[in-house]
Amino acid sequence: MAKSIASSSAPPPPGARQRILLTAHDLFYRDGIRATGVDRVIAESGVAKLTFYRHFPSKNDLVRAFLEHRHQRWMDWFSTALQRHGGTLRALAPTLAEWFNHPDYRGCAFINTVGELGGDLPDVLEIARNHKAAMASAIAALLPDSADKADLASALAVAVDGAIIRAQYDPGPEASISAIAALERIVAALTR
Amino acid sequence: MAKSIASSSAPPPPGARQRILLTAHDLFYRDGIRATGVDRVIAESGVAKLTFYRHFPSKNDLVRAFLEHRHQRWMDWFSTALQRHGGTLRALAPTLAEWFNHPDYRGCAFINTVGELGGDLPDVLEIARNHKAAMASAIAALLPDSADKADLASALAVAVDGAIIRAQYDPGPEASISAIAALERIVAALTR
DNA sequence: GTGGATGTAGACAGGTCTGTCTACACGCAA
DNA sequence: TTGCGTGTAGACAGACCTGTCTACATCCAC
Repeated sequence: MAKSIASSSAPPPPGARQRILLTAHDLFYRDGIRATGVDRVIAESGVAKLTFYRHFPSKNDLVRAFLEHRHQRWMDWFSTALQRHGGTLRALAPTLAEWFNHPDYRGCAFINTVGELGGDLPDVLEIARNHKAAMASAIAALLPDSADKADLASALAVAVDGAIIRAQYDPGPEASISAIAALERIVAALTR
Repeated sequence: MAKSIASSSAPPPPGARQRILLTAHDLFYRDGIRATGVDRVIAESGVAKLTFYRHFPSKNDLVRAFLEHRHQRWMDWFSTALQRHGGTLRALAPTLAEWFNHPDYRGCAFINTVGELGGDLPDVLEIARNHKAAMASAIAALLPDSADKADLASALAVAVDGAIIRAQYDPGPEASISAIAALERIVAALTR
């Protein structure tokens, strides 16, 4: 009907909120959530304190928004990277190697957050469960149809989580080699 | 020589230090390290503040002692539990199931600590690496001799870490079932 | 009995944390 | 032009954090 007027409710503002969220993402992922104060997020996103608290009434709200944002960002990357590497199960290891070798790699944000806040913020357990279910679905999409496709994808997802952890505590430019080698061995054995 | 005099140096005191360490272990493992203030450790171990700081000049010293204590405690349990379940590779899954189903299960202290402090306290990366190397050795001890025993144990260790994570974010009295099922599937495939 | 190691009780300093509040500015739509 | 949504700048409160310090009590070896 009307030309450009988006009418009454909810015209998503592109400004401050996004800046806060992106800053929080980088800081939370790099330094951890408890180690990152909201003051720091406020300062680095160049926003006023009141503006921050208008968008995120409490730090926990920001944490939830961070995890949601991270979920979309990571799943988008994961899906396209798997396709880029061929879209079959053989794509799994090179895709993860790409991630592990990224200089900012600090493990899985969801695993880290469960470890840090799992006891205090019960929401994160459910958010992490949903994230890992989506990851398992993306892995299942690489598999040919079979009766136990879901179980196989579940076992592969466990192996992937193990590789993520290994690449985190055994880091370095090419130390992810052992994580990838272990993962490839498991993949090969599971699909023989 | 003398009857009961333990002579000059280092008679290990059984008192305050141990009480602090055990209290810290429980709190750090349950609530996380950053969430646990030294004041809390001091209060719950029933010790004076000065006594605490005489044994652990800084919180980081306590963290390192906690990890060392945890390492010995866990490795002792792991080794004996593996033996108790038969001492072969078939013992791996039931041993871990025992752990996952413990009501106080909160994942691997080393993985959690790396996620929480890995960036700030570089020591924990090395400590975690050593711990995981010891875990892999204990797994290797279950395997028959072969040329690639170490690599196989490494792959199994990655699968175990994955199962630890899965049992952590997908908890519950018997929800560790999926973690154990995935692990058993991987073990079976790797040793076929 | 003298001195040192070990212990208790608790005040204190200086920093950081989350969250609230006041005061002001700009753009846009009714 | 009036009012609302959105923004900035920054003071402030109250809690909690790590770490230091004073003052005193025991035990035990020499």
